[in-house]
Amino acid sequence: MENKRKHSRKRDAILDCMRNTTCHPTAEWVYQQLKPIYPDLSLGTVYRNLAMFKETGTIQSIGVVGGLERYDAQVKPHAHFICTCCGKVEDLPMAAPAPALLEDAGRLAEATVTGYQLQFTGLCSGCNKKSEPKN
Amino acid sequence: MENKRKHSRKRDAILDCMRNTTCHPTAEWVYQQLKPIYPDLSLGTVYRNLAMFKETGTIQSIGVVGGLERYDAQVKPHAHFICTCCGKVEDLPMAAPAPALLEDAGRLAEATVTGYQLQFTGLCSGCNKKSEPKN
DNA sequence: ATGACTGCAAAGACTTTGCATCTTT
DNA sequence: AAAGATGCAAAGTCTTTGCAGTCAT
Repeated sequence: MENKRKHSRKRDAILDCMRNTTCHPTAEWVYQQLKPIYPDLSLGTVYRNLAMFKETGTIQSIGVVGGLERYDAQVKPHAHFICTCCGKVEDLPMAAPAPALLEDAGRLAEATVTGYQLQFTGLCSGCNKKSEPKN
Repeated sequence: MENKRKHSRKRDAILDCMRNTTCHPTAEWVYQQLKPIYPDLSLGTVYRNLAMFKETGTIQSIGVVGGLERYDAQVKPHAHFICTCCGKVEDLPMAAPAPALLEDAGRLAEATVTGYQLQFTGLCSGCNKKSEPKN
């Protein structure tokens, strides 16, 4: 008693869209991608489905960048780099903090730690180029 | 030519307020704390000053939790624990990622990495108690 | 006096929701 | 047919901003 109904053409398209990009999209971005294909798609539907996928752990949110929530279909642990200039988000295939770290954190916080996020911030190569030349 | 004027009673009070708490406040929280003391304080002023302190590096933002931006007057590197249930944020005096990690991240992202954030999520002790008993 | 800071309220920006309608099973 | 998903637009939240008045030097 748990698989009521989980598919609809649009819902599937939204998940596909998420899984076929590495840009850590916003709801609006997903909407813009699919709008040409599903002209009657509604932004509300995108929000609703992303929220639902997040809820079920199918995707994750990597936080709010510049006022926009960014989602990621890659839910295995990995770090992110976020450009503070243009907002670009990239995956960093770095070693994950050892499980021991989670335990340490849990002990320190006297809490049950279930996840973590490691993100680096700075200027991406593109923004670097734009800002460095003293033209 | 840079120190126009940087003090006002309210601005100082906002910074003091930030420095005298460990709760990683929201703008609203700071506002509520100071309102009794400065009855004519405006929420806009709190937002404006927090934004300015963040800009100058006097405080930092630790991200948006449950829709509210959380600030931290502690700007030295440290990790955070965030309760996904009640939104509580705690400092974790954990070893910071070695500087080498920043370099690795920079190399991986082909970027200039200037900072990082490490945060753990889970249930705090309070929320744990509430949810575990099967009453 | 003068430039900076603030209060107030309106405006913005992103996200959520209610309800009637359309889909999927 | 029944349960669920969607479109649309209105409502909600949090945050930012314009402007006239106030404050600190």
